[in-house]
Amino acid sequence: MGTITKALKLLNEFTSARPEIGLSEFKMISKQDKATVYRHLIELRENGFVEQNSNTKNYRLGPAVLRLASVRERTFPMREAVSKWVDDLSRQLGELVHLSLLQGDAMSPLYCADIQVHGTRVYFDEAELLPMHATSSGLVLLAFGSENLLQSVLSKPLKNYSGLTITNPDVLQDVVTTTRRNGYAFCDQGYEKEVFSIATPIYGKEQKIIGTLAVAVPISRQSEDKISEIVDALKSSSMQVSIALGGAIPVEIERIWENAR
Amino acid sequence: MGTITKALKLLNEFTSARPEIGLSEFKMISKQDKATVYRHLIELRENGFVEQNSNTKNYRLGPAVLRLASVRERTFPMREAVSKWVDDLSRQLGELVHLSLLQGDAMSPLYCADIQVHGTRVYFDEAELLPMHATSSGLVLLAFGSENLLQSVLSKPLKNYSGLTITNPDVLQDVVTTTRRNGYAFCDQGYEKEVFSIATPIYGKEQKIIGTLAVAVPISRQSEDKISEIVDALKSSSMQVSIALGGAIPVEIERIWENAR
DNA sequence: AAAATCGGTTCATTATTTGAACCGTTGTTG
DNA sequence: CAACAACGGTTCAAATAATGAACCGATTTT
Repeated sequence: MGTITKALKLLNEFTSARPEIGLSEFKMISKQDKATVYRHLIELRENGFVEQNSNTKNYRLGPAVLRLASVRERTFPMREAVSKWVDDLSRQLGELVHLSLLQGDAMSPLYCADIQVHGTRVYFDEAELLPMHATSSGLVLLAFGSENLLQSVLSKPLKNYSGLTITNPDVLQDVVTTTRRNGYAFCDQGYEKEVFSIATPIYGKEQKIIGTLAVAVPISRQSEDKISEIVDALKSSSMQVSIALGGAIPVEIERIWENAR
Repeated sequence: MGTITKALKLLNEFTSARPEIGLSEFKMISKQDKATVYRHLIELRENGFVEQNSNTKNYRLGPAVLRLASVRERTFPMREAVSKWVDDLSRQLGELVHLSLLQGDAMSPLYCADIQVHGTRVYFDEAELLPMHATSSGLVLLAFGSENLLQSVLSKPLKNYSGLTITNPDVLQDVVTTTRRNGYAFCDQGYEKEVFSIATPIYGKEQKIIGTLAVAVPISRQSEDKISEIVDALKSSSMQVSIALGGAIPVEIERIWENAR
């Protein structure tokens, strides 16, 4: 892992749940030497990517990221482009829908919509990195992404989030195989208790998977009919979104989806 | 300059005017070896900070910056905090107002407001890095920022943007001295022709300058009265904004401002 | 008051970054 | 159409920059 990657991974530790991180905490999280982490943070600070809380000396994300995001979205408005589809799907199903992107070996939500029509509601943090082995979106990426990614996830310990998370690599491998056969993934309370999720892949140019479209429902509303309604809607939407982003669902997957009907 | 800084500086090259950059172009801009630039870009790409246009192989900012900006603004909503003040000031003066932040040795707009009440209008790109020697905001930062920053700018060649830009270091030094005496800076068509701008400092915690508040007007609307109206409004607003951000205008500057009345 | 923890610093050792030269492809030009 | 230039990308020895154990002073905990 290069120096640059190590520094950028530090930035990835920030989430809305943990927006400020101290030096020692960073050392723990990143499993690197304190001096190394410190110097990386200093360099990030000098470039405005992090700044320090002057009272606590903790680090938080800096204003530089705001400008970059502004340029990105202004010149390549992917978030805006997908928002329409995600909003529509959420309205149609009456459930939380999110579109997440593969970023290296992590997965990051790009856009999330939730039409509040039911009493219970799934909590979803748009600014949190999602685990690969514990979400339906992650399973889709593992199933249809690169072999490297899958091996990398299988080789590391699988963190237990909910008590029902898949932590056995062999089981995970089986689930990935099932996902390949289905053309979509589901995940029963793997990340958060009481939440069931279903996901389909989004493809960009050159037959490469770039992200996933997913629906999350409280298990109280889960039923055979509901699931098949969601799966059908996801298939159709992920085809349209892929096309909108300049890609297309590979024919193999389209064929699987058609046969399932 | 460390490896991390070199890589981050690459990201800073992206603006809405130049959202995609090829390898050779990057080599030119960054004045580094092609192999070095290439490897840095690869590492940035692997972390989602840039992505490649699959047709042209050019690089553009990646989706990772979107998530980071989302975390930053969600947990530390500075942009939102200042927007109110900037909007008000723009409405009051009927001119373009922007608040920009110092990021290392660069200056980046954080928020910009323009109430379109006049026929002519100043063009302003919120996603562009601004030059220090050619804008009133930059002059303020040079005058009230660190000595290092000033020396660093004075030591490099001063790019001529408009034909009327200050390019002589001695002249720049004089203007900085004047700015220190006034407590605010003005700049006559230094960056863009036909645009006159005035700026005051914004201070954060610990008496440190963190940015500037500036008004830009077409020279056609420039007049003695207008300028003094703007200067008064800027002084008052930058005091309020500094306080809103947890800082305060240093007493020396307050005194200068009061004496000018 | 002793011990632990915090952010930050130092310097010899080490490992990663570096850049000149090179490769294959694409598009341009005499 | 052959020669050339410009592009993105790759290689490997040489050199520089990253590294981490130990240390520092200041707080906080015990």
